[in-house]
Amino acid sequence: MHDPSTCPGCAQPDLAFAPHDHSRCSDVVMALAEVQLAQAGQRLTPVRRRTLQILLEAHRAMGAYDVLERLAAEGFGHQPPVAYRALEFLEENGLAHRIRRLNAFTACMHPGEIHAPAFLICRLCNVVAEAPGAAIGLSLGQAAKKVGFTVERATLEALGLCPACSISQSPVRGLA
Amino acid sequence: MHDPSTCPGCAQPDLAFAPHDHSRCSDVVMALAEVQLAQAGQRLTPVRRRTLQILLEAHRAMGAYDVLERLAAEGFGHQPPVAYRALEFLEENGLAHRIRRLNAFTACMHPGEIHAPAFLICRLCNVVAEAPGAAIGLSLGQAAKKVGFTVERATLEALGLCPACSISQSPVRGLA
DNA sequence: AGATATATGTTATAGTATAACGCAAAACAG
DNA sequence: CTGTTTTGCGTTATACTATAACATATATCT
Repeated sequence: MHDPSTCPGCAQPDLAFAPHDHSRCSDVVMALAEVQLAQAGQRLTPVRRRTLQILLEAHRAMGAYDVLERLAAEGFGHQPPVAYRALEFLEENGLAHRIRRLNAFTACMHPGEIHAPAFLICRLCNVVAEAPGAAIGLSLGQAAKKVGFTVERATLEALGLCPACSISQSPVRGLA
Repeated sequence: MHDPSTCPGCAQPDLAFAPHDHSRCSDVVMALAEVQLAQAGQRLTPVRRRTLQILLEAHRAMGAYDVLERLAAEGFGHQPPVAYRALEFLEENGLAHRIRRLNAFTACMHPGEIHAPAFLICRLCNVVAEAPGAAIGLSLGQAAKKVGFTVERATLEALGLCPACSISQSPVRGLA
């Protein structure tokens, strides 16, 4: 399971923008992912595994072509579908999210939990935090219900300033 | 031409998917737009005006290239920036919205009101309804505030089934 | 009228995404 | 364990979306 005490940035939304030991939370998420996929009868192949690691290491949203570049450099395929397929697989299995505003992908920091997260995107430093979207999803569902619409999936993305950048007014790279 | 019995609503959120006289609500919105731009000291030039009309007539989300095709056919420029500039202008002035999930644009049905609307996108018939997003924006803002994040703009998009399609389970073309 | 700012149109190019095919490896049935 | 089926990978090729940069024209403001 996910251990909040060892991964401040992952476990607690409150710390999403704070510096923390990231390699540890990567490991934790990877382990979770393996268990979860095994249970779902899905295969975590080398490309898929490496793609997830790349996203986790970056700890920020990455474009498909950025991911592809890294994969290619490591001996995997060199063509776009290689990256897109892996990313889509991860997304479908709740291990990654697509950030539409950025045409980018990011590792899910809370795999296993059923969640429709809201993303907080800093327009200066580009860091993306995953905020609990349950309450938001609820009010969206209610608004939809009133007009007879059935929500299946939701995209919730906020653009603005993260704590660090809102103080300095210039990009602060809180995570490397 | 417009068929009231097949055109989901635009005036009232409650009627978003209900039949109504659409040519009329187009006119209303156009009129509102003119007043509003005049007040803001912005110019509603021919391309911009026509672009807005095109979106209003379509009454659905349109890709920039679809809009461009129509503009070009009417003697305006034939290159992408022509459409993108007009669409961006409309968006910046609250007269159109960008639907990121569809890489498309749609006319705003409530210009003048300050609003961060949520969009309900039917995955079968592709109709897009603009639901009141105030409550949703509020809960998003609160969630963000907890982590020190300042929301400037939000993208709220739900994919699912509109009333008509959820009954028939096959695309219902409410618009032609 | 002249200076300045705003808009339009163009060419060219960058960036994002998917369709379709062949091959290889894994999973499965007998 | 062998043939069959399914799944995944890698490729080529192409489609779709978006923007930079520049030239020309039209408003706007002294």
